[in-house]
Amino acid sequence: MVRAGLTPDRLARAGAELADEVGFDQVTVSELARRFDVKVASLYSHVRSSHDLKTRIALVALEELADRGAAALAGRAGKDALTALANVYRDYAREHPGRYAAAQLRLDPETAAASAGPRHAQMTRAILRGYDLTEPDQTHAVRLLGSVFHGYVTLELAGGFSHSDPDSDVTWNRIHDALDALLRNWPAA
Amino acid sequence: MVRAGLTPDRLARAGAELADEVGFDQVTVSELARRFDVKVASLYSHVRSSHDLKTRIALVALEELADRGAAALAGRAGKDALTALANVYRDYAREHPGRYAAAQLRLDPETAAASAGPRHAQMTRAILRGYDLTEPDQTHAVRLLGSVFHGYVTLELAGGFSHSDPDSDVTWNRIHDALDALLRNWPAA
DNA sequence: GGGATTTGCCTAAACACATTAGGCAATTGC
DNA sequence: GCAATTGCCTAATGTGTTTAGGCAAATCCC
Repeated sequence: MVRAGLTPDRLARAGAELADEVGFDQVTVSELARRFDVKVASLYSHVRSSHDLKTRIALVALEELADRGAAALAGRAGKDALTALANVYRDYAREHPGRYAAAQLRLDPETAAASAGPRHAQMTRAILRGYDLTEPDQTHAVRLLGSVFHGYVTLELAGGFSHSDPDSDVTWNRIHDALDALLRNWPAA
Repeated sequence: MVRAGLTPDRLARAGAELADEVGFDQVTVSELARRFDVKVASLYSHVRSSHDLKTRIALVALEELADRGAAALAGRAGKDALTALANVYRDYAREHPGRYAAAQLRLDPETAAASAGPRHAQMTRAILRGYDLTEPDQTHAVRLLGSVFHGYVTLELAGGFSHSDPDSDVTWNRIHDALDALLRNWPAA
């Protein structure tokens, strides 16, 4: 009997593929087993449960996203950095909708702390170095940017902006303009 | 044999309750049947499928949200209206997390068009009457506000802002200030 | 190189949810 | 009150999750 060479990591990556193809919540231990041409029970030596599998997929997605973000931010500042990071999220979500959905999975606190999640917050904070904000406004701005990026990408992916003028690409660029203007003229408390 | 008096509408409302209690994706035809003390198969005379049930729950949530929004906007304008509508989404999501999640369900185009979804876009647009924006900037702003509201509420509900200073309530208010300032000084293209 | 140990995938089985077909009793229409 | 309809039921099938226990392949070790 030839062994399939399963590992938690390979399963997570194959699961990420599967998520992009069929949607994150259609990801199933059974379907993954089929893809590896292996019986379902075999996967349970490598992942603890269906939920464990999904968590691992989420961690893969969070890390890929953070890596892309870091690469995009390198050598950029100000509005340039803002646009670059925003596009990382949007492009990733369009290329990998299943993975992007996975990245939204609610992780338990310890797992979240050990994930690439905190890197995301750091990257957003890094953008703000190009603007003149001090605490607590910096944190408010981090949360605002996170909300806009995530909210826009989610709504767009859900089809909210399709088939209606103006084109979503135009809005996206104008939102960058708007956020840049806002950060340069952040209102006093 | 006493009849339970099932109707699609009662099932949708009970499903919404269930969603708030156990989470939208734990909503199951079987659990609903249990709650009505009825056999599972019986529900299939009233809803076509599990997905049909979830769609109905989503429609209930969208409508409740739109009703609350309309009530909140009545008699308000400008920043007052902005804050009021924003709080409707946030409060609803906190009171009814399962319903709020349901409202994000991707509906097929015809169902979406017949839902309360379009009312939401209209309400956001109504807010902008208090500001001096013309098309296409008005649409850009509608999309931005939708993204911020949805994004913030989602991230907050996922626990993103908890246990870290400053308090999420403070950020929320400062974001209203920021959006108001932005809309009053919308950058030219 | 070959025996002992570990590891990896398997069979088998229990349980939950979704869904359909067909039946009988309660309700409704007249 | 009888016929037609409606509402819930039993029964059965298919799919997914998960655990227990088994056998063979890989690895370790002398």
